[in-house]
Amino acid sequence: MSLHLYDTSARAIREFVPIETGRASIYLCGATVQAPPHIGHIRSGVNFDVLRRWLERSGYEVSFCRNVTDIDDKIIRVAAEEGVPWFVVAERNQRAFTWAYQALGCLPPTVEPRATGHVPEMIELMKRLIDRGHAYEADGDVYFDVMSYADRYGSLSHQRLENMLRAGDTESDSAKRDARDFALWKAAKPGEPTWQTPWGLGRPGWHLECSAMATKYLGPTFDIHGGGLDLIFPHHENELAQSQAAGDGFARFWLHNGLLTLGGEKMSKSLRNSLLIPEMLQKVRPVELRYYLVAPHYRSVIDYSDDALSEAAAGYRRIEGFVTRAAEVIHDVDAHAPLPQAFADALNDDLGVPQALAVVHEVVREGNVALAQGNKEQVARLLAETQNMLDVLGLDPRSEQWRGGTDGAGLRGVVDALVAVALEQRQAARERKDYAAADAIRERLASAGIVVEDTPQGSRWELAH
RNA sequence: GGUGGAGUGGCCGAGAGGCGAGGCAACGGCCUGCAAAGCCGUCUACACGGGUUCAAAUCCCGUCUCCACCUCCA
Repeated sequence: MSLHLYDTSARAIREFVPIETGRASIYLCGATVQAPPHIGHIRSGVNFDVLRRWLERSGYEVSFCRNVTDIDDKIIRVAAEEGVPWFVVAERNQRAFTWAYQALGCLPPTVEPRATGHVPEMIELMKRLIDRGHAYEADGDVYFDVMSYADRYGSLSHQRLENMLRAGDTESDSAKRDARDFALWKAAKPGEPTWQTPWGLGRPGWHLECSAMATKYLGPTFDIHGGGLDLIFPHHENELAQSQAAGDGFARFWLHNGLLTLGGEKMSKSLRNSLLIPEMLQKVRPVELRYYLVAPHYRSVIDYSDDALSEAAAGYRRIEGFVTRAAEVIHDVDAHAPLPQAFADALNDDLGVPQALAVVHEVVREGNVALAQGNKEQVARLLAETQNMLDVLGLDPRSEQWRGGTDGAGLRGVVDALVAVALEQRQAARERKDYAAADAIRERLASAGIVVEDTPQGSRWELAH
């Protein structure tokens, strides 16, 4: 089975056929950097990271463009409230997003363009739209003329024009020809940042930047456009309208991830019910948070709960435990060993991560049996399969990302030597059946965060999580 | 009012006409000096009411509840 993906535009699962054989281009709506990221933002990043990794594992050369929208009404407002320039707010939050993506193991995008760096491209796009009669200037604003595109506007969100309300992107509709027209460009207001255009000073509206940047970095037509479900309308609808009205083919697949809710309510910056990444990482390790976000299907809702997060962490530790113990026996892992067919089939079916993880767990169980039987060949094969599957999901505990820093690696040798001394004493106690002494040593180590496990091959230790 | 999505065992979470997904927790067993980890087993569920069918969690009709979007949103 080849890769099939659910396309919002078609409302169906379609076979993924790239524009160019062996290459795939993805544009992901990243952050509007008006606040630090919550776990809903990062879920989106992590879901599309899995798509990207799966495409790469499937042999595609992937161009992955994830934008930063660094100018909008809220950024300007927050900056005004704090009495700092707009870019101070944008930079600060962009750094928070970058840190969070990195902390959760998202591969860096091929390119991460910022809106304010692409004003010339936006001007060019607006000129094309005006020339074609799909946009007009009014009092320094530039609007998209929805009625000039009435037959196709609404095709992504499957809404009819007559059911749409007025666009809320300006206080007054007076300058607009139609209340549903949306702003491509906003005329300068006192105290706001501005850029020069043929229509005077102003700043970008929301939507325009994504069309300008997507086509600049991926071409007029590209393979996949992604983002959260809540972006379908108006953001993606408007991107699609302005790009296609300008003559570009734009995205061939539209993918949307489900939202993350808290107590059944959508998590959003405006509702102030956001769970920020640093506080999540007080509860579980980053890789465990990633597992929690990756495990349900990307299109389903995740209703956050602390209990579900802990359960997910426990599930991940089971997998991790096998990989760790197996790696103590097997030193060379074939990174190109084939993946189980059921795993590949699951991911090819619209990224069926839940079924793919069921395969991982089955292989882990087999691996644990092989480990108990001391069947090294079998362990080697199953370890390779497990790590390769986990790599696709960005969850391989032995990857550079999750193995821990080099400082830790250096210290680990020292700790290992020290723990070995204690374990030798404990073993001596056990041999003379002085179990009180043996247990005292084990408890002493446990209180230092070191968990001791006895195996047929002798005692081993791990840091407690 | 319009457009979508959802309701599955104690919990999380897949599936989408027949063959018990998987995980977490719990309980029983094996292993262990005792643990831990692991393995084996137990727990046979699909919001409600009808219908179609040899067979329905899955299809059809109706109902209830919840969520998202309909120009701030990932």
